[in-house]
Order: sequence, then C-alpha cells, then structure tokens
Amino acid sequence: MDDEEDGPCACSCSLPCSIRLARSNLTYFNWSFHMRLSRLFGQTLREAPAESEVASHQLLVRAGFIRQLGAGIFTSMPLAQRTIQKITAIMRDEINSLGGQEISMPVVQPADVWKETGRWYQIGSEMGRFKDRAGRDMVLAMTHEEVVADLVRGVIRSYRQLPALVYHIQTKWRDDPRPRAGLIRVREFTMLDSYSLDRDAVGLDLQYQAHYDAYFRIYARCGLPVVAVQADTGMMGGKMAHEYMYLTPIGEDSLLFCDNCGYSANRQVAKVRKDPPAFENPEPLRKVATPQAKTIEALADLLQVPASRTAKAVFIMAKVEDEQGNANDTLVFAIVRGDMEVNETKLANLLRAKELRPATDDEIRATGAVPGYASPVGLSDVTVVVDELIPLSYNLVAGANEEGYHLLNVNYGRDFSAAYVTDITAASNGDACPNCGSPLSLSRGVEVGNIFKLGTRYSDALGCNYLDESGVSKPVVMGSYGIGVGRLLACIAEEHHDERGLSWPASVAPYPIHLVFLPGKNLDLTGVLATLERDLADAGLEPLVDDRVESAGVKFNDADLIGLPLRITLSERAFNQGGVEFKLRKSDQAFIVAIDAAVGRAREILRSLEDSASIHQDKGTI
RNA sequence: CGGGGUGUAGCGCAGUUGGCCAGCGCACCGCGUUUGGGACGCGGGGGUCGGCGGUUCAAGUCCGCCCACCCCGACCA
Repeated sequence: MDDEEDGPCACSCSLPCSIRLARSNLTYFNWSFHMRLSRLFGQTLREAPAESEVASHQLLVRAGFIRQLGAGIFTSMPLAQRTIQKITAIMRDEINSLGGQEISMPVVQPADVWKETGRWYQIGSEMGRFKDRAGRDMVLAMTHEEVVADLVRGVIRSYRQLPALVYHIQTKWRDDPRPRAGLIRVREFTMLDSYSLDRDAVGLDLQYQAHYDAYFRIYARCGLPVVAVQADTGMMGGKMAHEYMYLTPIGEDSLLFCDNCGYSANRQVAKVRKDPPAFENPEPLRKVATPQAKTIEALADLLQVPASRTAKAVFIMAKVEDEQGNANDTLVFAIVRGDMEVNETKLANLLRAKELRPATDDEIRATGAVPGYASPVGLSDVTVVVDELIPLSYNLVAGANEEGYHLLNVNYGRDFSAAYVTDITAASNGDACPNCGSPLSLSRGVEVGNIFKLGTRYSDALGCNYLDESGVSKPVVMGSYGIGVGRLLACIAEEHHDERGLSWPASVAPYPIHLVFLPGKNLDLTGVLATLERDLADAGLEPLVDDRVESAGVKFNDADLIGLPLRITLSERAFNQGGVEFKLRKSDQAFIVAIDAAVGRAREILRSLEDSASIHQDKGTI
C-alpha cells in the first residue's frame, strides 16, 4: 500500500489519484481499473433543462450522460460513451456472427456517386451539401449505399466472392426539419449499418432473414422490446422493408396491428380490407343546394346520408421530377370515399413525387374547382387519382364545383375518370385487417431500426456486376440494414426508468456497480474501501466509486439517478452489521454481504442480471 | 416552411407603469459544524440581461430587424 498523498497515479492515467477524504487523514490510491465520481467528467443536475420534455431526455441530461450543442446535435459524456460501447459491442457480436466484416466508410463523400444514383437530385434539403476548396460538390453521409456500391464495383468481380456482408458503425448527418425529444430524433447520429451482397434474390432472402433475426437478438440483449412492421421503402428504394418499432406513446410513427392474425404495418404502407358496397343502378345526376356544407361531416349531416356515400376530394401539389431532373409542381386531385382518408405516402410513391403539400385555395380555383364544393366532375387538365373503392361505389355525393351546391348520384366512369385507380386509403384504428378482416388497432412507436431489400437499385446505377459460373455478367443483389445507436440508447432509457432516475439493464449499464462510500465517525474505512475497489476492479467488475464529500442522501439519490444495476454501500453502519450493503436498482430490498464474499456475490448477481436482462420477444414472421 | 412559445450566472427562475450598485434557489470556492435518502452557519466568485440598431436624460423593461432553442403541424428514417 502506498500512503503517499497527492502523488501521481501509478496506473496509466497519469492523474493525481490520491484524494483526501472528508475528515480523514487517509488517502487512497490506484488499482487496475477505477472510476471515481469525484473525477468523472460531468455532473448530475437536480433540475433538467426547461426545453427537455420526454423522460429519456431529461434523465440522460440530469444524470450527466449527454449535453446538447445545438438542435439535434449532442455530445456524449463519459457515461453515455460507455453505454454506447456496450451497445456497439453487442451489435458487432451479432453482425460478426452473421459473417459480417467491419469496415469504415467516409462521412464526407464526393457528390459524384450520389449523382450517379440520382439521389443527389431526388433528396431534398435533408441532405447536407457543401463545396470543397476546388468547388466540387460534396455530401455529408446520410447513409452509405452509394459508397458501398462504389466499393463493391471496385472489389467484387466473381460469384466466388459472394455472398458477402460488410458493416460499419458510423456518423451520419440528416438535416431533419424538426429534431426533438432529445436523442430520439436528432440530426447528427451514429448508425450501425450493414450491407449484404448476393448473387441473386435467393441469397438476399437468406441474408435478409438472418438480419431480421439478428436484429431481434440485438434489441433483446439490450433489454428493449420491439416489434417488426412492414414499412415503406422511402428514399432507399427497393422491394421490401421492415422497421423495428419500440412501442411508446411518445413515438412518432403510427402502426397498425392485427391481434388475430399478426399483421403489422407502418401506417404509411398499411393496407385495409375494403368490402365493396352492393351494386346499384346509376341514377341520373342531380344538383342540390348545400349551403355551408364545406366538410364531409357537414355535408353528410345536411343530406342525412352516411359519409361512405360521399366522395372526398383532396387537392395536393406534388413536386414531380421529369427526365432532366427538373422539379415541376403538379396539381393532383385525390379522391377517396368520404369515410376514409388519403394516405400521402401511397400517393407520393404512386406519382414518384419528391414532395407533397396541400394545394392553396387559389391553386384549386385555377383548375375551375371550388374549394369546399370541389369534385372532378366537369373538370379537365387535372391529374385525378381515385381510390380503388370509388369505381365500386355507386351514386355518391360529390361537389358541383359551384359555391353552395353538390351533386347527387355521381358515378365513376360515367361522370368522371381518373389517371390512376389504386389503393390510396390511409388505414385507421378499427379498419379491417387486409388478411383476416379483424379490426386493426393503431399504436405509436419509435423506429429503432430498419432493414431493406435493395435488390439491384444501386448495383444497376453504379455498375456493380460480377461474372457467374457461365461467365455472364450480373448485377450484385444488395440489402441494407440499420440501427440508430443513440436512438436505441434513448429508447432503452425510456423503457428502463422510474421516478427516481434511470435503471439500466446490466448488459448496457455504463458500469455494473455503483460503490457508495460513506466515511464513518468512529471507524476509518478508507483502507477497506481501497481493497474492495481494487478487488472488484481486478475481478473485471468496474465499480463507479462515489468518493465525493457529500451527504448520504445526495449519494443515494445520484446512484438512483445514474441507475447502475447494483449498488454496494460501504459504511460504518453496514460494516458493523457484518460487511457491505447490496441493493439492486430495480428492487427496494437491501442486504448485508460479508466483505470477503462481496466480490463473488457481486459477480454472481450481475451474471444473473445479464441473463435475465435479455428479454424474450415475439419475432413474428416476415 | 406555417402556427405558438421562450431567451436574465452552469441549471431552475423573479425582475412592477422605463429610474440609481440586476436579484433568488440550486450548483461552484473557502472555513467550521454535520454524516444512511438531495444538511447547516459564516464568508466568497461568477452576468456583453441572445445579438444588432433605434426611441429616451435614462432600456433587462419600449420599438424594429436578426439569431438561437422548445412545442404543434408540414416533412422525414
């Protein structure tokens, strides 16, 4: 033992580690691994910043895990960084087990590859762009399909090199119009993303399924319950996609679930079963006065007909690109039955629109339609999209394009026609499941990961080809798979907290043990502390030691706030009862463990905590 | 981008119809007392009052412009 005061630390950290304790002449010293709260960079706060609203944001700031730099831009403090390392270690373990090989692709990328795939033009202002000193267009990585495809075309030549799986854990920038909820929705973030490379669709299916399962294991090991839902392919393009959702009221995505058959989908793509009404003979058109009936509700009320007997017209301005990449505004007239809503994602995908926005009244009038009394009847020069149910619904009520009047007995085909007839209905709570007809229920969720079957979208654009056994050149079939690390951390915090603070699953806690030291009045326990710290550290149990000169209340409250799974208290009281006090963060009960048995007992408890932290979840089916 | 809100010490906040040295709690530093659930006393340090411009004898306070952050919507993974 080294009693030297304020001497340099003998371990590699080279800091003055001997700290004088309150009312004690004793100092203590270095060991193989240690972290003391008195030295931890950052501090706990009694009050959360006023701008934080959701629990994970407030607690992560209060407990000293994160600090905000700007909107959607955060610094990870040492505690968060430790948890991130635990999470990414789990990710590496799982992706490595699929045969993944870790690489690292650049955050700053030349725009050329993005121009080759067209996304330089397709993606709007959420892409970070700048010019380098030579005036070349540059892109801040928002994802890495282009770069990985560029890599593949330079590396993959033969079917012998396939299948392959590469991944990295890298910073991305997406200039989100509205960052919010702390780490849930940010602009700069770290993402695990892997890219599968296969000879054909069969190979892709295998890797897709492997990721589908591996992702569930990652969330399970992190203690986060998730469900997988069918998803829109969005800016990724491609054929099939699933999203992993953590269900919570603070989530921004709307999800539909069928309890009966297990159907689950993001509202953006969710289908509903629409039973067509019985056939009726089309009746002659008739104009009726409907003053003040500018909404479906008012109209149905006035005419005493159900909303399902009306046609709802929604005017939307779509930004659609032509071959040259020029964006043109096109007015689109979307028609659904009065009892339904338009799904803008379905509509945008149909039109290949870059952007949709509601049309203004003036834009509507320019077509000859009258806002509030609009219908496609009698109009030309507008792009009409009708929901598939409209041609099967007879004698509907629709606007007369005249202030204060509607038309009765409007029928598709006879009275108007459309450029597109397809499904543009938004699924709602209680709608019939497309598979089994049972009522769907609507929930909110946070998307914590997604997987895409890209197919040959990028391989074709960038020329990623290989030669098969017979010497034929074929495009590499790709998949991409991603998990936002910070968002995952925030969701874990959201799931595992109580009114006192965070409560980390043992698998991702920044440290496993919070060792609280309360100096005694009569006994000097600093030597016991030094030994215990060292023994725990030597056993690989990495204690976070509260050596601060603070009252017991402050220390216990901070321990609850930071939320490490096991708290061990060394105090005169516990010592006189025969050892140290053990208490689990998730339990109210405390018990005394003899000093000599403390390390063994701690190891045992943490092992069982880790085993039970990994939750079981229902994976559903693809 | 539209609507709403907030900017005063590290965090939370007060600051009246414009008025003299800009305050409170927590946190921080020093000394002492205290020591198992956010202790106490005494003494300290810390502010371009978001920025710029204007009105005025005088601006944290009134006016204009701008910026930042938060919330709702649009949008987005």
